[in-house]
Amino acid sequence: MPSSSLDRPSSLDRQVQRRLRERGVRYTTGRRALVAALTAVDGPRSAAELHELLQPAMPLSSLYRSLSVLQDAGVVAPHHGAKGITRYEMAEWFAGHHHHLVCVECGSVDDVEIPTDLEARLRVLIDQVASAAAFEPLDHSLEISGRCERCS
Amino acid sequence: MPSSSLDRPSSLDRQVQRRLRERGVRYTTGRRALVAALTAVDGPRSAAELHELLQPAMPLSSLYRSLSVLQDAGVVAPHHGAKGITRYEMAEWFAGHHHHLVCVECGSVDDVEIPTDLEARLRVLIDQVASAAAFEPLDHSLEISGRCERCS
DNA sequence: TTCCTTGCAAACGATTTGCATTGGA
DNA sequence: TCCAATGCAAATCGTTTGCAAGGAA
Repeated sequence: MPSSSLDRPSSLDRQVQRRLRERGVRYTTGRRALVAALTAVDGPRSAAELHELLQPAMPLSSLYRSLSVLQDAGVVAPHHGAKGITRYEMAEWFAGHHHHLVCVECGSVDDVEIPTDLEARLRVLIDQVASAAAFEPLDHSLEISGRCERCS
Repeated sequence: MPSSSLDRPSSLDRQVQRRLRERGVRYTTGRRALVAALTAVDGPRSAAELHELLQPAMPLSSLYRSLSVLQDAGVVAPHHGAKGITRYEMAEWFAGHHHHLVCVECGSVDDVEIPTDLEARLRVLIDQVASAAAFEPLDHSLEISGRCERCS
């Protein structure tokens, strides 16, 4: 099996721990497992998906509570998808800036990065349209919807 | 009051009617009111928001059912937002291709259009990243999150 | 007459919360 | 020891559905 953040404190773990400590909350075994699971996958995952991914199992209520804490601390970020399902992924300061491929069939979401030159253009453009609308931009995400490899 | 599609059949109404007829469903008074309401606003609206917008009031169950019919017919399109709330807007063949400004405070969503030259670049880029991921792109949307004018 | 549509109430499913217990610093 | 975290069950809330009544073609 691959070594996980459960083995010994990684740089990521120390960063997360610091962020949680600042907010007076603990970085418990369950939360470590959650962060490890989200770090190991390539796109956002729902509470239900994480539930059956985690070993040993964590009750859904604890899972939701931990996700909420991690989100407040800026460790994970939510993605809102079809059927009212929220999926979570590591925040961009850890996962890097990326965009999403959303499958219209199965609802799966994968990460993609786009070339820096277009990313730069995008940022310039966003500042322009946002200021025209008196909107203060904080983040952006390009959602590409379509059919994923498995569903086509 | 402004003249609405309830007065006499507009070009939009005829288009919608044709699409619904093709599917063997009726373009009823309630559905007309729904389309009129969605046409009159500048961004996606949730079932609850439409519920209190519509006069006379339509039960939420009928509202959801009509939205479902209109969505299947490609007349309206869903947008999935925070708190698991789905908002609906006129499909792009009517509203035109656009992107979204999503407020992280109040959850409101506004439409924006971006210059055609960047839109063209975006399309080229999307085809590139999608084919690299064996993904068949059908649509895309740039989500700009931040603080809207009222919340800043 | 034949289906589609509507309204109401009940059902559903994802997420949240109250409360008593457990556990880490 | 003290306060946060956990587990369970019950509650919430957006959304869906069963069923009987109403309406358009």
